[in-house]
Amino acid sequence: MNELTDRQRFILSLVIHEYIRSATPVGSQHMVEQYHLDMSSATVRNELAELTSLGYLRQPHPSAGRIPTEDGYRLFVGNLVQHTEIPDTVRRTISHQFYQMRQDVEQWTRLAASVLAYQSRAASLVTIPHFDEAHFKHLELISSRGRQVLMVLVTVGGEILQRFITLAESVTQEMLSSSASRLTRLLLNKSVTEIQALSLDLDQLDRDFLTIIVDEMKQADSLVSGEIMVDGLTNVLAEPEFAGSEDARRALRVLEEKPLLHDLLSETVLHGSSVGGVQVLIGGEGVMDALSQCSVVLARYGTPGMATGTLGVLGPMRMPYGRTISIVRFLSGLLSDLVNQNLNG
Amino acid sequence: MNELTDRQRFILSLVIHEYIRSATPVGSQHMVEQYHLDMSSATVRNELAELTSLGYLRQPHPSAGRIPTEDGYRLFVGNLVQHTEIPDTVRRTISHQFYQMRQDVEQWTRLAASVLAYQSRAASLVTIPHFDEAHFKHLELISSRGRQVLMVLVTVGGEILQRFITLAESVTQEMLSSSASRLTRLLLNKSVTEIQALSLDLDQLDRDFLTIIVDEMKQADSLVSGEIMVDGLTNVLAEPEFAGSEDARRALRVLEEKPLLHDLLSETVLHGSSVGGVQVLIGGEGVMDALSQCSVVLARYGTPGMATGTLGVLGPMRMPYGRTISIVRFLSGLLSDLVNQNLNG
DNA sequence: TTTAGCACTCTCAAGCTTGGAGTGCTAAAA
DNA sequence: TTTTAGCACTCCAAGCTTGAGAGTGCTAAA
Repeated sequence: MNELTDRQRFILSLVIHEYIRSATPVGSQHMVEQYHLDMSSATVRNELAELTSLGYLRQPHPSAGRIPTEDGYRLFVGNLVQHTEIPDTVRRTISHQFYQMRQDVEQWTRLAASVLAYQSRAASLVTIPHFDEAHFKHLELISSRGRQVLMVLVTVGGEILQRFITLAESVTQEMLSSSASRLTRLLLNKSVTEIQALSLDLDQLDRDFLTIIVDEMKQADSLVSGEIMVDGLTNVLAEPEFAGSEDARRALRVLEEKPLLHDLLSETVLHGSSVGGVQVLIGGEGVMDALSQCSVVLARYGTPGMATGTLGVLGPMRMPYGRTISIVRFLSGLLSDLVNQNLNG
Repeated sequence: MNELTDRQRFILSLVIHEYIRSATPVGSQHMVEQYHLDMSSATVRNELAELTSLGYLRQPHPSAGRIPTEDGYRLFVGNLVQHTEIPDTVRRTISHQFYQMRQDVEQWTRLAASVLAYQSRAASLVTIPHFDEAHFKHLELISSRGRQVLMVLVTVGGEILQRFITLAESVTQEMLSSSASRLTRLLLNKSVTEIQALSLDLDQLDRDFLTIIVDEMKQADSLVSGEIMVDGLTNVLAEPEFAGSEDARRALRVLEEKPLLHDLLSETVLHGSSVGGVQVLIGGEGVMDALSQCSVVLARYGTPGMATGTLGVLGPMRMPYGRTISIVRFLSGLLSDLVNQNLNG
């Protein structure tokens, strides 16, 4: 790809830019007029022919204009895409929404999904941030109804885990409270492995709770543990290339079905190319059939080693990458700040 | 509508049945063959003409077959639709899934949405059950990180409300615990109005918490308080009449946007016709434009006066009503049982 | 009241025509 | 050597025509 001349790069990025704008194949003459190029359409044609033979462009049919190939998009995203600055007013408006919201991690991820969907006019997804390794801080056991108990577990980072438990027999709130404070004292600041290494002398009830605590913390430690917020699904349907196509349905199913979504997140980490911390997966990269017409822009947020999460956008391959990447990066930074202030040190 | 002869009703229901099956306008001759009718196509034609003039059927164009009007569907759903029994094996499979799941209300609603979407092959929605009037039972205040506190409030029914609070200044876990147990003692078994009527002598911190408790309980008392689980959105896109139409997008947006969803729930209560506890809203009933091509089948679950919720299905007007109504009713019963066993008395 | 027969209407799909867009090639110009 | 003008060629998209098929309404007879 380094054999490309500057002019070829320039023309390639113009084609992609114009195609993203118009959603129709772009021809040589059209480009010269639209962008007031200092060369004739014949020259452009020669360059287009070259770019086509290099595999960056293709023609839907012999007498049509050019449209980018996946390789074309990839080169564009990797080298040619120019930054789109998000206006300060927009940045401030968005920040405002987050900071004036009550400090609840779930609410934040929900808001992030909503903002991301609106700003990118595509479907968005945001995972709840979580810790790589949870350290126990505090336990509460709250009697709910009959033999049901709500277990609330707070980690050192301030992450809240909770689960309902149904006991074999009914237990008073007093017993629960004393069990909770006993366990809290024993487990303070310990990770799952440390807890499992302990040999404790506990009664049956406490031991049952301990088992559940370990299970819950293990689950929290797994890579993608919590819920994934999804928003803006209908945005994807608005794109002309998806009007009434099977492709749109297949793509949206990926966002609806948890297992598929997990696949997506791990695939992206593996195959996506990275642009300043933002991963871009174009056309499923040959591994996810369902996304053959789509691109995914993802970023992680938070602090590695501490609480982290993933957020991103799924849209058509013909996507305004500059803008989308900027927005994803901005929101990733914003969420990082929020999470660091509130969960991490 | 009582002027209809039995034969007209019969033919109308056949037309609707066949149209739901085939998604194409149904003609007289086709019907005679398909259903081995004991009359000629000419006779059927006469009846079809009559039903058309009565407004139950219409022709997309002069020489096409008939398709049902909204009124036709309405009559069908009100009187003519025959029950579809859900096979015992299916019932058992579904029950199983619920009973072997850990007893968490949120998980149940999620599962219900998923099952409903799968069984009805349409989009589903399920609200989290909640109480008409919450009565205070227990409070925990858990220090999370810095000045952040997690408030967990349990109601008499066992419903869990929680919220993050950021205090003006940092407070120890001991102080939080003592404040929580003090407030728990004072507020036990009281509703919002009763709490507001109390005149208590509290210090600043306790008073702050009380304000938040009242706020949280008020919010829980509002009609549709919690989250609404939605599933199966892509099912709607599979329907032929929605292939690539704007209608599908508009309908799905209703499920994506909370305010619209709330409108939908209240509209249905007002305008829908009821079939044995199951409400059916056909074609938006002239009030919700976005749903002009859709029908909604809804039911409430739980026990009125205690914990209740709503669940239902959104699909094309051309929907297998018998089957859908049965499934909605079945799941409504199942969830009612679960909720009553676990939240109500 | 039902049925057979018939003329009529309309859609849908297929095939055709036409205009336009866009290309590749060639030969001349820079 | 690179760029440009000119031209022949290809192909699509839209519009039109046509014929088959489906379905109707009407009328008159059973």
